[in-house]
Amino acid sequence: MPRPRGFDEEEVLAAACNRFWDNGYAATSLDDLMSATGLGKGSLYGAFGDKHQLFLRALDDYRERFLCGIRSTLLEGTGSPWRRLKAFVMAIAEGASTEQGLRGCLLANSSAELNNRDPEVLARSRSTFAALEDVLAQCLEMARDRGEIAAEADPREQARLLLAVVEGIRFLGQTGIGRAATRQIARSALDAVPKG
Amino acid sequence: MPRPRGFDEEEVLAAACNRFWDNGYAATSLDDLMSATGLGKGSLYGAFGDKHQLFLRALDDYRERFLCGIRSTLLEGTGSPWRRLKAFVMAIAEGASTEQGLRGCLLANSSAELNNRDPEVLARSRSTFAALEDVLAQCLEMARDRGEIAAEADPREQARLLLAVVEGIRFLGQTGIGRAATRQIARSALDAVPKG
DNA sequence: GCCGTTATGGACCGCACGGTCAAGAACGCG
DNA sequence: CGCGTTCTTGACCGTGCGGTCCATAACGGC
Repeated sequence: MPRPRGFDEEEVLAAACNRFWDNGYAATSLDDLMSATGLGKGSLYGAFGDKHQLFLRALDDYRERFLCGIRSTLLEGTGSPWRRLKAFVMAIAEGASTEQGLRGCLLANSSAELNNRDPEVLARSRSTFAALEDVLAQCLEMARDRGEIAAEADPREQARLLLAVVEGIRFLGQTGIGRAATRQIARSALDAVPKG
Repeated sequence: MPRPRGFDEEEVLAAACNRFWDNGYAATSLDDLMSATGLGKGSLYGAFGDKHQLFLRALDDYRERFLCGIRSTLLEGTGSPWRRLKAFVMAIAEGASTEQGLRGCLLANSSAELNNRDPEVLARSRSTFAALEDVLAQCLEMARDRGEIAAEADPREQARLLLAVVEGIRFLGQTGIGRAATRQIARSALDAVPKG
């Protein structure tokens, strides 16, 4: 009966997400979004509402992909929990010091740009990093149960510290710090986790 | 002979700085800046050039105040180097988890918003955090010379790790993490520095 | 007190923004 | 094949943007 959509919603969100990621929220115009997604204004507004709603949808999309990737890496990946955690932190350090690292993280960038004035962005940011903290804590707990880290180590405390380090590395990578430095920070942070 | 300026350049820069800090670069309009500084367009443009140049001036101003405060705290403050460093890191943790903490750091916010497209902002960001790393390393070196931290500890490596932690705390504070968490992260990071 | 010089305020400009809307195209169904 | 429904396209709107400019005001020197 009705005419079906001529586009894939996920693809459009991914394109919009990339655009916001590269340019920031305020600096991304509707024309940018139109050319990035290939859709006309009418379609965009019909499907997503206004610019801000589209942004939040793109943010949610990003958040989901972000957390899914991390969960599968840290909780279901190959190797022992501690091994997975080490690989994760080192991979962050590698990624942060590449050209891609200059983009940073969409959620972090959005927080920095809009935090004070956009409670919806703030809430998404908070819940995402709280979730990341939880995943790190779970992984550390598994590592502790296996004796890979000290029995006295508090997984929650270590998770928070690693969360701060990881976000710090990402940020420093965004400012163009070198790969040697991000690697060393990651290594030092992992060394600082109490072992047996 | 000429008519003198009717305003204090530093005050104007501070006001503009605050405005950019609260709203971000793109979302701060010239009207915002005019009402914040009390100056008309003609005066602003006559004294600083266009919006972008004014922004860079405000950024430089911020950077200078930022680094001066940190240098005086870490290198010339009262108490031993390690004591000063502890107080500094804990103060970051306290500040990050207040209403003020939601504002974050102007340089960090600007980097996140403009990084990919504004090399001048990137350069300022990079040099500022490199300078902060240097100050931390100097302070740690003094602490090591006094035997407050382990002789084997590498001041540069520890400085980088602390830099990442500090920026991570600041970022997490910006996302609204609680004070208990920022305090614990700071404490854990300080505990992780190798002692005697 | 006059004059040269610069600062000032605000009118003004062109543009691009976010958003609306209506006319028509494309599809599934009967 | 034609109908109803929805999607799509693009012209259009008002607004606020960054930036320019000029008439005027305020000052210091003589």
